[in-house]
Amino acid sequence: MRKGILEMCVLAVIAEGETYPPEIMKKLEWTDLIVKEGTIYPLLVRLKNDGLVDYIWREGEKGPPRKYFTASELGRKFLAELTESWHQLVHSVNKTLENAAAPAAEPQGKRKGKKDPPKPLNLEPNPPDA
Amino acid sequence: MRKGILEMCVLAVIAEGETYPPEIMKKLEWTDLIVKEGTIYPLLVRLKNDGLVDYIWREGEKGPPRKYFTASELGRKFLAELTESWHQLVHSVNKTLENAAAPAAEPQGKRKGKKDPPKPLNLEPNPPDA
DNA sequence: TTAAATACCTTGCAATACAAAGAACTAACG
DNA sequence: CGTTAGTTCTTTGTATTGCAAGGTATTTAA
Repeated sequence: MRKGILEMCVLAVIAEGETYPPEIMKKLEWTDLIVKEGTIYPLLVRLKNDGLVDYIWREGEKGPPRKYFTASELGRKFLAELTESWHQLVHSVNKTLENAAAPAAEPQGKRKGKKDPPKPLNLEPNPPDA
Repeated sequence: MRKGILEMCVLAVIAEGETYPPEIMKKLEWTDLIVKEGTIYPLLVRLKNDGLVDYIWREGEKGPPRKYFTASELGRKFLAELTESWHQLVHSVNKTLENAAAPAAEPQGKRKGKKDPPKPLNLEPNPPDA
């Protein structure tokens, strides 16, 4: 249901410009998103395998060489889809929370009319299998 | 990171007023949230075990008896915490997405100053271990 | 009796996030 | 050189989550 959120954030950071993992983690922290190594490295492998990102080795100022990631065309396209789904999810969840905040009134517009809803969320986490 | 979202939604629906599982699922669908039986029943067991909800058996108009759920005091308190975390998450993710949308400008306010951020998200999914 | 509808429950699997531990490379120091 | 520290990348094992699939049980209707 809420899958792909972290994927989306990492992809978004990479789409900003070439980065390597520790920098990605720092940038996410800047927006109060804590991600651990054990999470991000496997995730990057997945993104690479799915063709959403590419990387090249570069020497850093200090320490061992770094894997610098960039977003592929497909990656940007997928990021757009994830973002769309994210906004839908936020909307849906907020609607649910609003109803709960006002438990007195029987929710309206519900009544299970025959007109189907805008589009139920059923987030497929995986890329368009390119 | 994004844990507890569905938990929060289900708790929110129950907090609206006494309901039973199939009705919970319908209400979530009304806000375009699709939840399956195999998801919701185990989740309700967890909520019950954690003391966040209670239930009583009631006869329905048709079919077998139903488990009608209500939110406990603790459940409401926990729902408030989850909601708070949810809003923080939305804020953080949206900030990340905004940066990615404008990749040209070097993000500001970052620079890893010594002043620590507002409060990093590290969502503990489980109830306050009551 | 049988079938259909409703409600609840369980098992097994895939994906996610993480802790923990480790491997490898570089620079600095004695 | 050998050791230590700092940085980067990787792997293993585990807990949690969401789901499909397949039950079980109750009531009503044919």
